[in-house]
Amino acid sequence: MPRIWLMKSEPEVFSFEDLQAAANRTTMWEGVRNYQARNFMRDRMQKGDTVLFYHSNCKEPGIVGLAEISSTEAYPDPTQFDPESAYFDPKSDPANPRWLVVDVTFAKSVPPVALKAIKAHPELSAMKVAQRGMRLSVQPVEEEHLAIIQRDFWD
DNA sequence: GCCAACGTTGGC
DNA sequence: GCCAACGTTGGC
Repeated sequence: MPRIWLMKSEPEVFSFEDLQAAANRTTMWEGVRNYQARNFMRDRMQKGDTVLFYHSNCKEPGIVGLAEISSTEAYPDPTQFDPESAYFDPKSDPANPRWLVVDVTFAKSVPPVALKAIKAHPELSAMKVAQRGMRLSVQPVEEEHLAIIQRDFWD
């Protein structure tokens, strides 16, 4: 059963437009350094899962596009071993890598759904992303919530 | 740029 | 194992 995920990215670092312009319209989702987010990628994500691509820490935060998981499973994040990378983690053991990535592929451009619209929507305000203090960068999305977004924003 | 909320670290 | 200090996230 395919799942739905919301994945945050700062557009100044990597935007949905960057994904669309990437080779094979695909990127390694590097830089996740949170155990809960990693565990979702490691334990729950499957190839073909839907991704709501979310822009954070920007002028108009919100869902800006659709993507999908395109790797069959999570695999070690190479940036954790690269001293030049901002994501370098000297405590990660190459024999037992601490951090993982999945591949994410562009699926479809959609009208943006602003965070403020999610918060204002009576049927969407329960979404994790709308909860205060919620900073998990990879989070599951309920099927009903995607259905409501499609019905009210994308049809 | 501010700062609340949260996760991690490390002394004890 | 507790918890204060610290660093980061991310909306505003």
